[in-house]
Amino acid sequence: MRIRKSAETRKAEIVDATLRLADKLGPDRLTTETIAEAVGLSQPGIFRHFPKKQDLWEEVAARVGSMMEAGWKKAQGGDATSTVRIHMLIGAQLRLIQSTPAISSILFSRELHTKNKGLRAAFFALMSRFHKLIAGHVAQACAAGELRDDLDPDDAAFLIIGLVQGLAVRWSLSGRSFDLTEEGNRLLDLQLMGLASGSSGANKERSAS
Amino acid sequence: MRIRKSAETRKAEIVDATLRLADKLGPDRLTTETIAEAVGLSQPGIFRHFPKKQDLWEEVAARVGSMMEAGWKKAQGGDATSTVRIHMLIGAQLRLIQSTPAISSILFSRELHTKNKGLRAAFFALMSRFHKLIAGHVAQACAAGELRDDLDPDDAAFLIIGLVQGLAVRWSLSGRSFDLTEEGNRLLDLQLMGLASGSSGANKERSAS
DNA sequence: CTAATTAGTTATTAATCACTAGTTAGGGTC
DNA sequence: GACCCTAACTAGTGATTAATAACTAATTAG
Repeated sequence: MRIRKSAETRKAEIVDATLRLADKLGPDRLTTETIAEAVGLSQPGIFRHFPKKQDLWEEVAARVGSMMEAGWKKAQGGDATSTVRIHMLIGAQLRLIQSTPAISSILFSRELHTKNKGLRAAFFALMSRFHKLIAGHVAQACAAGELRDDLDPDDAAFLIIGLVQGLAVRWSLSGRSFDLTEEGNRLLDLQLMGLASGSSGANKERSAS
Repeated sequence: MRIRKSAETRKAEIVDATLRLADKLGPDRLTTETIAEAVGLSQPGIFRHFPKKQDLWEEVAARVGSMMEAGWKKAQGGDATSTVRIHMLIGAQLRLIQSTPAISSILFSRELHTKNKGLRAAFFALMSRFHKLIAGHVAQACAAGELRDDLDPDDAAFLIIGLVQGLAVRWSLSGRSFDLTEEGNRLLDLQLMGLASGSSGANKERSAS
């Protein structure tokens, strides 16, 4: 009846459940009761593993961070051109958002960020790391002649990341009415074409839908 | 002692205060008590004007809508090229976000949207209208030869709006540590350059910072 | 086998919040 | 100046919710 597990696995279960549920009601509306129910625990049981609810959010942030970094790492394996690498990185990011939409909710939740200042800082650091990654590949792509060489890698990376965030916002607001990665690939093609050396970029023409 | 105002002006005051405060704690954490305090009213006084708190949020959404549309209208007056119009529209949007950051908070708040489905729909409609506006100007710019003519106006507009949203996210996450409109202008220049007809767009060169 | 450890329980609490009931008073109209 | 409408107040309620206290039982160590 009383199912007992190691603190480690239970903690993981709680974080998982949180990440699964945070999207439905909004992360800040997610109660310890709801989480406990999902995990199969009494409400105070949560507090054995996370003395303050805030501790839970910190763990969630850490989990999100490692999920992202795992995706980035995998997207960078093997050999490929820099622009293909960028494609893979953005693809990984979009797949992650699609499979775990709570990430966007948490990333955007002012409620959470104001209560837990560390959370905002953690996510900012995470996004900065992603930005550096993209910017690095942009710089390489410039050097390799895949992208225009008068490009500011930081700014170009901001545009590319903006594409993801704009997409995430629209996806959420639309009620998830389209396929994120599909839409993302199309827009990224367009974006990279624009960032490619002007004249040669124009030959890869697309028909207007 | 007891200050008495017309319901109309009081309603406006309450909406104003809400819009001013929603950003600090997160819109969903903003209590009627806090709003009342800011307006100089007792807490139940709010409910004379907005029987349900949800009514207040609907009014706030309407206000945000009219603020945006007012900005868009003003940005479209006079005669200017289509790309300049886009610049003005984005500029207006960024200034609005900078002067009323609660707008982003409300726009992104999953907490609010799940409780009040109409709010999400309203904001989606608003953003769709903005998108149509931008896409229209993109189409004109294509026809006028200011932008590449094989461009899909919808997709191009998505990239341009993504720039704004990415910027808003980064601005929020960074703790508002940079100037939104300044950064926005620079990135928009880069974005439009990329969308301009490839070869001729390259002559407007920028030095890498 | 016993003792210590620790994951889990039930019961409760203090705080917070949206919202209601009943009353008071300000300001225009006659 | 009496009258009325309604914006405001004081007082309170029920529902939620994070967190605590006190106890219980499963697992592990010696």
